[in-house]
Amino acid sequence: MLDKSQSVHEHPRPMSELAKAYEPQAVEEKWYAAWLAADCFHADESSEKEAYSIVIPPPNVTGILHLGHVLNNAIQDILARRARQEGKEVLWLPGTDHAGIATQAKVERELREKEGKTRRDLGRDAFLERVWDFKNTHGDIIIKQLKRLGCSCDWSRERFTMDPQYTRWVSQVFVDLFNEGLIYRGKRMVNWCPVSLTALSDEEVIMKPSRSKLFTMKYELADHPGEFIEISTTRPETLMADVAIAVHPKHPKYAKWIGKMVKRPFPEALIPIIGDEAVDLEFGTGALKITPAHDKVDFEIGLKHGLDIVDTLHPDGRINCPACPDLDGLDRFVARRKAAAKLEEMGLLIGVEEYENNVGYSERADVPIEPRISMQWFLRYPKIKESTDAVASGEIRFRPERWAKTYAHWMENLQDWCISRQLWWGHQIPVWYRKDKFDSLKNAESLETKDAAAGDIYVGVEPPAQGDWIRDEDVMDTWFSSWLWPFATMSDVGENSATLKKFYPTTDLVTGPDIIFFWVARMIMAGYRFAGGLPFKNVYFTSIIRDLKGRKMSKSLGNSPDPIDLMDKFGADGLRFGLMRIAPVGADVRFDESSVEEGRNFANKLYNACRFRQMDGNEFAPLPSVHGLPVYHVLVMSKLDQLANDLVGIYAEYRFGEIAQRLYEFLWNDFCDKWLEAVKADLRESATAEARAAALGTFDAVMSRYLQLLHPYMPHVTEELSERMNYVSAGEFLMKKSLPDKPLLAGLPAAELEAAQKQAAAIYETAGRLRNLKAEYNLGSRKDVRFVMKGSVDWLSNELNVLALLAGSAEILADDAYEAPKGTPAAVTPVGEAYMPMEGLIDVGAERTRISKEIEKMELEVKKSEGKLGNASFVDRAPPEVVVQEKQRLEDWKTKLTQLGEMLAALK
RNA sequence: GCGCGCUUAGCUCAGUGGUAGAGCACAUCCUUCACACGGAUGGGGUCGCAGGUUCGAACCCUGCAGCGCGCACCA
Repeated sequence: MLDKSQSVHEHPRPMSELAKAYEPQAVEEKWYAAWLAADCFHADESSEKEAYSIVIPPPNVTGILHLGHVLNNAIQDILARRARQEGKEVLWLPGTDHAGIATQAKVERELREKEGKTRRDLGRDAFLERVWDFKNTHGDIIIKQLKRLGCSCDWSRERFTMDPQYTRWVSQVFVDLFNEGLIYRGKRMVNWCPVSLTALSDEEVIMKPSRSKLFTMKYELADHPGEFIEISTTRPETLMADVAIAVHPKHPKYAKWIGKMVKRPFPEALIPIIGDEAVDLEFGTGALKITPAHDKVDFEIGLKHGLDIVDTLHPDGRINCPACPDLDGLDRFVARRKAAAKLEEMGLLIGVEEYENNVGYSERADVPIEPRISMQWFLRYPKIKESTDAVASGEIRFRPERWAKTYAHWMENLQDWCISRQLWWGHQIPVWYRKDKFDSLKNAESLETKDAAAGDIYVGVEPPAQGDWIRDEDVMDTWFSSWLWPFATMSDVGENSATLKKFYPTTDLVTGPDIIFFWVARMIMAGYRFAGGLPFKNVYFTSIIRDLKGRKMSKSLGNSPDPIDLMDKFGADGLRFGLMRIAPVGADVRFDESSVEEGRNFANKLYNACRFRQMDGNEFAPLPSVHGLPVYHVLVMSKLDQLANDLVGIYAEYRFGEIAQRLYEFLWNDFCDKWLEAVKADLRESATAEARAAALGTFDAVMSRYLQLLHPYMPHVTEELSERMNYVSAGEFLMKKSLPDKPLLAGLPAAELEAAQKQAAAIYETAGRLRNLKAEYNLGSRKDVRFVMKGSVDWLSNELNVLALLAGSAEILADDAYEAPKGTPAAVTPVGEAYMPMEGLIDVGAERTRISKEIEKMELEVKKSEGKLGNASFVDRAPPEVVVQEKQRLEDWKTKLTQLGEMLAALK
């Protein structure tokens, strides 16, 4: 047995030593290490070059890479690498976010599961030590994953939102805003998470449609026994906190009772009926129980009417009502059923109906939040006008632009931001209370600038130097540190650092539209207030990645593929390219692993094209002149020039998917399918040295530039191939090379260019027609087919060999005197009439028999699928589109048989 | 209720007024000396529906329907 792979002598040229299929893993690791070793990602703040900068949206320090991160960071890497190629000094500043609630919850869970302890068992300091340990052990997982993806961040500038200098910034900003009167403390209705035991901002509450029950009950009038007022509620468990009943002043039945008292059943009390326009006449009974402590609207009504506030819930959501021992201490949802049952026993429950309403859930803990009055710190946003105008005027440009409307709408309806959190992990509020006044200050209705002036409280970055003080226990919302990210990462407080000077404001921000309010809007306001201007010039909002069913990726659904697995399977380049190619501008993307597979296949195609070139060695072949080259070479070079030129415009519009698509099409269609096939004759041993030099020179000229254009999308494989093909000198990196300033065909006269493009395109098209002809007669794979060209264009004779090669044909003759036998298959082509003489190609008789048999089989199939056969059951019937397809194929075969008949007649 | 977006081939999506496209999937052929992670050929779409503008509409306008998202309200 002769194994082909061992018989090297069979090959005219030595086979490349490269493996047949591209294996990305080792290559990617090698190049990432090489880039780091050569400090390729470092941004030089003293550079003369134009600055380009991006700050990374800092992932949660304990987070794990998901596909959203991949898309987001691939785009940033593409922008950064492209900017370097454009000769800019690039800073891509990385870092992580301490993610208050998420991180603390993780550590608390671990503590509970492993040691059965709560954070209070440990105490604040010991607990924080645990969180820091956790951060130090797990914090670099996501950083390593970003490196695996190929991200060209300046790791020497990596930041963490709880770095000492960053923390100083957060405190300083708090102090400044406090002194300005924009930060104050007050007792307000806030969103309370009964699981995380902290207040939340409005943005951290997610409204979910929920199936609830609407209870209708009745309260008896105090001085009209036997007369009742009916009200509807979804929350009977808050009945104990009712302090009034409100009706619309125009209520047909109840309006007359305004001012009278009703009996609250438990704990028994008399509460007034009040009139308020806020009550909807149409809803329920048109009467509303007022529970100021546990409902936002009720709280407002309570304020207006001077009602008491009765709080009957513990912070963890259990009932706090010793006057009702049977409910006291119960969970709010258990108490709900119990309270309803109690009402029923008392004969006060009139009805229960199924009801769908929206319930606010805690974003992190995923439980219904509880509106709760508590003492919190709030911020009145600064620089609202400047920030609104900046986006409206296009000074900060949003892409897609429609998000600007969402932003404007939010900016017009700003509510004060609740910035305090009852957590331990985070930036502690930099406020100290005088110890001797602590108890009164703790419960003071409000605290603001004047209280500091009075010396009762101290607000400062450093702790008070002397005296007895107690520090506020709360920490700040994580986003209160995130909003400083673009400048706090580049400088320390009050310091105009060289990095800040060079790279602020940043050029592009790449993030998801889901954090426009959380982050983007607030960064703009902070930028104007604390860094002297806008924080970035462009914001690119990425797609949200969904599964094929259109669902969001989530851990609980298990529909979120692990990007590391995908990179193991397909390579980081494959993942990046595959994802980029399907991610549309401004719409969600439905992710499917097959797109990553295509990315991997594309890398392989590229690799093999280079492998083919390497059969002729890997010494760089210079292109002596662009004049007088074969037309195919001119066409492929002009296509590359066109591509390079078009990409400039598409990059300017941030249409990343289109860039990937264009890169894909050039390599696969123009370069491999057409040019590389056309050029094979020039690389044979029989070819002239001149032809070979031109082909190799064209290959290297085109491929070296193409690799550069592709590099931002597939950094590893392009760097690898550039080295192997000697497109960069030893020790140089493709990633550091500037884009060429002139097109390949810069010196070629337009007339010569156009003529070559036309001729080459005509040959490719003709080759396609000839292949059609072959395939029609089932000769697609035959190499011994010959063609005759009649009435051909004058330049065709020089191109017949290439045409024959492309058509997979043994020989093509140009013969204007050719008389085709009747029935000879023919086609009209851009270069003349083409004939395919059939003599000797097929045994017409045998072929005819074969086709007849096929037709019989096909007819049977068609009948079966139409359900026309006697024994065909209903289930055998094919769907209509299949029937149509099969009928079409039947017709094709019949046509072929007729043609064969003609041919047979002609040959006799 | 207000606002935004989407609806094109079996699937995922391009397509800004002039002959309907790509990849995948499917069918047939080919393991030919870059690549089967490949090559060749082919089948498949009244462009969500109804009107309007236009010589001409997937594209512009109006209305409707379905799906999705955001905001507000929800006793």
